[in-house]
Amino acid sequence: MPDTENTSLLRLREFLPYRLSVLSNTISTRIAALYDREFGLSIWQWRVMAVIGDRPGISATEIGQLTAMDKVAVSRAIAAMIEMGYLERKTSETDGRRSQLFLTPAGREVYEMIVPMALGEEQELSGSLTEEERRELDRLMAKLAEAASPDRPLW
Amino acid sequence: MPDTENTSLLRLREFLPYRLSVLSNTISTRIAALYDREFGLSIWQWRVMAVIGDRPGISATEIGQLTAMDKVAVSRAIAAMIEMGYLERKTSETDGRRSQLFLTPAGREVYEMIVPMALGEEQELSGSLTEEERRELDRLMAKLAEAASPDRPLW
DNA sequence: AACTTTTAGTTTCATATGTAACTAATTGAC
DNA sequence: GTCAATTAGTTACATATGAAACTAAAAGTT
Repeated sequence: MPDTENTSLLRLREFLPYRLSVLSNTISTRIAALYDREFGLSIWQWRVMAVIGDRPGISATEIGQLTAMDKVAVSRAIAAMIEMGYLERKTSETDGRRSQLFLTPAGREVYEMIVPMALGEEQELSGSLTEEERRELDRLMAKLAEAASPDRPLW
Repeated sequence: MPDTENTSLLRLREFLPYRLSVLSNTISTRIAALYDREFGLSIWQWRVMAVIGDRPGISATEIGQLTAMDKVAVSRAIAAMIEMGYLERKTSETDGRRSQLFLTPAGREVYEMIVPMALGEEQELSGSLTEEERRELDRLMAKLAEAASPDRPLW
């Protein structure tokens, strides 16, 4: 007769969604503290900045698609960074609903500083893995992402 | 001269903390919707229930340690589930500050129903991996967890 | 051209969450 | 034993987040 007794706590510890969530939160919290302390940016703001830095003129909706953020979160992140003087918004000439977003010089300055920090953080993290392990992890995560939402176009 | 131009969006896509976060959120959101729909439980409540189901008489603080939840979150989850009639609290006889938590019959009923659903969800997810991939993923995640917080005793 | 539908983005509101302050009980120092 | 320091847990407050309603522009229909 199998023991049903001990099934579940074992499971919670081994439960993949739980493990992923704890791991991800641990990492995010740590990074969030860093960005906040150094630049007064939230993770969401940083993500938005990262995308705009790479694709000047991108619209809010596109940012949402690229960053898996919902449009309200994108809108708020943009508003805050405009307020901070890091972003500039122009209305698209071909579509009056659409805005085009750009880093201001101040914004680009932050961007240039934050990118290497982010890479450093990541390095510290995945530095614990070999090149091959890192590749394997990427592959496994891609599989999970696929299984979790077969529909959503990931990137 | 290396191009600094395209460094960052590439990075955001490949950025491990970002990928982890998106993956974890995708999965959590999906599961949260399921538990909420079926039982009116949040993820936090379910986690607490899972631990109490396995370790009747456990205290709130211990739950926090086991589930990586902070004490306020634990406290709220407990309060809500007592309200729902799923939990019962007794004050420890040896330590008046400490509470001991138990599932009520109604709570155990839910617990018995939710465990297989959780396992099913997980199965659907990690069913996309081979046994070996699953083990490898566990191993890599443990390494990352270690790198992310060398200090925290994980379990 | 008028009018319904869709899309981009913002605002509002209700809820969730985290931090800090608090209460009550216990432990430790003397 | 008395009083400060610690610990378990809750409450209060301020902020973050998400869903839905809303505004404005565009696109599609007739």
